[in-house]
Order: sequence, then structure tokens, then C-alpha cells
Amino acid sequence: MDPNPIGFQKHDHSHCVADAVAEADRTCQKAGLQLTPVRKRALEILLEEHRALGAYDVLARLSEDGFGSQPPVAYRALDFLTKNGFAHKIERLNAFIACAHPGDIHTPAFLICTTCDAVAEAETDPSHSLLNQIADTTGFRISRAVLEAEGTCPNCLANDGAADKK
Amino acid sequence: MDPNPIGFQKHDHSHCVADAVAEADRTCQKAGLQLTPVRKRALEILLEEHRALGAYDVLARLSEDGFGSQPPVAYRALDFLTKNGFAHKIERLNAFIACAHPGDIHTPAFLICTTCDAVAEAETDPSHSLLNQIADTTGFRISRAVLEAEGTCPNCLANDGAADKK
DNA sequence: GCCCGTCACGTAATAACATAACACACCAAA
DNA sequence: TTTGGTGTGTTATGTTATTACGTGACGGGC
Ligand SMILES: [Zn+2]
Ligand SMILES: [Zn+2]
Ligand SMILES: [Zn+2]
Ligand SMILES: [Zn+2]
Repeated sequence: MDPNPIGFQKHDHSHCVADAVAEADRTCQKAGLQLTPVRKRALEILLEEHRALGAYDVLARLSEDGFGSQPPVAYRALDFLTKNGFAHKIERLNAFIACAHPGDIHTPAFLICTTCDAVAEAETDPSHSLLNQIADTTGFRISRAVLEAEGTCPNCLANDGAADKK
Repeated sequence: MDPNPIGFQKHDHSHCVADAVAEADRTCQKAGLQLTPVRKRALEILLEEHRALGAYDVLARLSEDGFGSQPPVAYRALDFLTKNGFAHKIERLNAFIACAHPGDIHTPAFLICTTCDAVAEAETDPSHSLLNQIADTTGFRISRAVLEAEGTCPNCLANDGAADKK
């Protein structure tokens, strides 16, 4: 198990947490949002993982860092992050992940590896999404879309292949 | 609130429950699956609603009908129904709904009205779905996809329009 | 007949996820 | 100074889901 990828590629993780937090800081400045200590720490926790964390996982770490230890502490921070585009909730997992493309308004799509638990956030082109076509033909107005696929990531497929060979 | 539509249209509900159950019966016969009393009743309960029901809602009704009253009773029945294509779980709602197109192997897409709680199951063409395109380019192998859109259904949009006029 | 494996069903207990309600601190506007 | 808003913390509770364990029904070997 290697719960490390963005997308499913290895990457230099050394600076991406700090960079993402700094960008969130700037964004909040501009938008008049308060990236308070709990909220910032929650974002860091998500960024440190690059996989989906349950609210209680986040809570445990926040609590270790001296923040409150009760569920609302985590849920409120996660709520702020998701409402403002810094994180997403993966419905299939009841878990949260840092946004891989913050700043843009976007409809994220997620690829969830059931073998190694990695989660990749893909960009989508909302205009020719399947759901929008359906919505057009039925007259439904979409406000939010959930696109999540479970399966096996390239890395785990490769490992399977290797396993098969021996 | 009119929690009645399939898709979002009114329909003759008189026979559809019985028909669907009968078809499920046939399908199970052919496939060597046991549509036992609890499972059949759970399917009926979902069909009687045409909207998403929580597992505990289903459980309550099963229990009223003399079946067990503990969570696994409902979860096991719902598990059977979803695994075999007679029902789907709506991840966004943590709730279950009878399949509107049983028999076919399909990747369902759901339109969830946040005003009236109606849920429509749309057919999708998996081959040019967004997720498959993403999967192709990233080398991810999809085993299951979740496609759910929240928004406002045609009926509720019409009502809004009417409300605005007065 | 009996032994066994499998499957469905039932229970109790608990885990995991999420929200309601209330108190206090802080800060800025009136 | 008072007042209102926002953020953080708490306790308590609600909701969703699973684990663990035991029983009865059925079918195939022996
Ligand atoms: Zn990173
Ligand atoms: Zn993987
Ligand atoms: Zn019907
Ligand atoms: Zn509606």
C-alpha cells in the first residue's frame, strides 16, 4: 500500500503542502474569508495525506495539536474547506480530501483505488458531461454533481501483473 | 411536495410494484438467486415509494411486517438487492432506491431534487462517459461508478416559476 | 440414516459518521 | 458601552453501518 500519489503519480511532496496552504491564505485574503488556525491545520492535515480522511481522523490530529476534541471541531473546519473549494467530500467513503485544483470553480471527478486507497481528483469539462446532457433532456437544473469511480489504479494494476507473473 | 415521480413524470402506479417484483422473481429463478421473503418485501417497500429510503426506514417497515428488527436485517436485504441490480444506493443520501431499469447491466445516474426529494434514475451510455475518458487517459480500471446530481426537478422549477409570478 | 458445508436469518453490541444546542471569547460597529 | 456577528469549545444526541455470534433449513457425501 502506498497512499502517496496525487493523481496516481509519485511526486515531490516536500513543498506542496506549504504551497497549497500559502495559496489558500492568499485566496482567503482576497475573498475576505478567515483561514483560522483550526481551519488551516485541517487543510494541512488533508494535504499531508493525499488521500481521503474521515472526519474523525482529522479530528484526532487536530486534537493532538491542541485543538478541540469533539466532532463539531472537525466538521466545522471541513465544512469551511469544502464550502470554499479547498477540499471535497468523497461521498462513497464519507471522507474528505484536499482539492487538487483549488481556485477554479470546478466539478471534480474522483478515481478511488480500492486496493491502495489512493484517490485522484480529475478535472472535468462540465459542458459535455453526461449529467449535463441528461439534465438538458429532462429539464432538471443541476446545482452540484457527484462523480466518483471505484476501481484499480495504474500502480496497483502493474503490481497485479507482477504478482501474476511469479 | 410530491414524492411520486419515476423520472419526474406522473405515472400509473397501480401495477408497477407487482410487475417489478414478478420480474425480479423470474430473474432470480434464472440466475439461481433466492428472492426470499425479506428480500422480496424489501424490494416491494422500495418500489412502493419511488424515492430513496434510508436503511432504517426499510428496517422499520420490515419489522412491522414481522421480520427482524435489527440493522443487519435491512442491510443484508438491501445488499442483496443492490448487488444483483434490483436496487441502488444513493451515496449522497445514504439511502436506497429500487432500480428503474432492472435486468440490464448498467451504470445508473441519478438526479436528486433537493426541493421535493424525488430521485430519477437516468440511463447512461457508459462508453462515452466522462469517467471512462478519464480512466482511459490515466490507466485506471473502473469497477463501479457513482453519478449523482443534486438540483431542482422540472416540476419544482415550474412551481418556482408560478410562485415568482404571483 | 448421519455428518458437514453453505446459506439465510436472527440477535446484541458496538463502531463510525454527523448534528443540535448552548456557553464563552473576540472584535468591530453603533 | 452595548450590541451583533463570527469562531471555538463543550455536552448530548441522532443517524448510519458493521462486527460477532448463534440458530434453523437445505443439500451432498458417506
Ligand atoms: Zn502534495
Ligand atoms: Zn491502487
Ligand atoms: Zn412505480
Ligand atoms: Zn422537485
